Amino acid sequence: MLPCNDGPLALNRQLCFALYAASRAMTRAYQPMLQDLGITYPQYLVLLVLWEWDELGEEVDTSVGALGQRLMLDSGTLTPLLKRLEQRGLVSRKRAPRDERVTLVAVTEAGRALQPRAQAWVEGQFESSAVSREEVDQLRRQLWQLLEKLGAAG
Amino acid sequence: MLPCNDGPLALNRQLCFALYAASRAMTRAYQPMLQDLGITYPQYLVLLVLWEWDELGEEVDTSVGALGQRLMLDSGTLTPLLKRLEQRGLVSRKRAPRDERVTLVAVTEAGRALQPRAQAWVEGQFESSAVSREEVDQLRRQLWQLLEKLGAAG
DNA sequence: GCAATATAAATTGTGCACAATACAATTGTG
DNA sequence: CACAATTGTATTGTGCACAATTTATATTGC
Repeated sequence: MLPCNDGPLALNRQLCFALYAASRAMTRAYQPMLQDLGITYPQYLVLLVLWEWDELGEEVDTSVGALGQRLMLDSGTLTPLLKRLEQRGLVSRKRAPRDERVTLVAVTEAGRALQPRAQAWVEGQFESSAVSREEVDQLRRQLWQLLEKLGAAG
Repeated sequence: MLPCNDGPLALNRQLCFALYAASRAMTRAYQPMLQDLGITYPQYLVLLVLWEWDELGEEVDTSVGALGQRLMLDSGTLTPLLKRLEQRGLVSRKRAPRDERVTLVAVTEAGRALQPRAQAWVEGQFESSAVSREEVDQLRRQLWQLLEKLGAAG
């Protein structure tokens, strides 16, 4: 047998490490699609939100702050990320006329055009994946429960 | 009701986002302890491995490569991290005499001294946490299953 | 009206992640 | 023994994360 630490600090029994490793492995799994679209993983998450907002018309708060709440990220992360997306022409940024402190964000036509490609890839993954839809749903629900207990969920 | 995208790209139904958010929330939950110890979260994970190796005597491969395999991290992440731990006196780095390409890593006495403090905090969290030990164990097992299916687990 | 306060982004600085590359030490082959 | 291929770290460059600070604008109290 392997001589293995089995105290409370054993790496293999840390939930925190399982989360950390699984999150990075999942990001790696998205690399083929992301490379094809020419974006990074956090940029993809931002686009997921902007694509949702894009379908909801005018009555949505599309500020950097609202984006940060949705993704649990702060402006120090989002501002430079959004500037890079803007430089690539995928996103537009403009000050809100009613409150000049607020920056409003939206997808451009070019950004909108990436959505079907992302959707096709994600659906293809489900078809070919070794993980069942039920497993995915259950795991996701458990993670949201954990997020609520950590006081991080919206 | 909220008008909400419920296509396959809805943010709330992405396992990848749940993982990403939960991983960052977990890291945040560790901040009080980490600040007390004066280290970062990835540095803590490195120390978990080195503490395990420290108890196993001489017959363990303590190279940067072995550390990277254990944590699924590469040398571009570990080398600067280990140099910072070395500067703080928590870790020692030396070339292997038998193969000068290999860097061997170990905790110092100061690094060893942090373990009981970390252990006390982790055990305290289990006592006071809203999450049951069974939930934690089940979630961790599911995450390792996912890691294996993503081809990332050792 | 106007100072005091509060708010929203942006900026700055540190430390990961990871791809790509460089480089030195080792190994395999003839 | 040459010497090409391989291996193990280190280096470089880009892009997050997040704490702390700054700046600009709004709001509130008096």
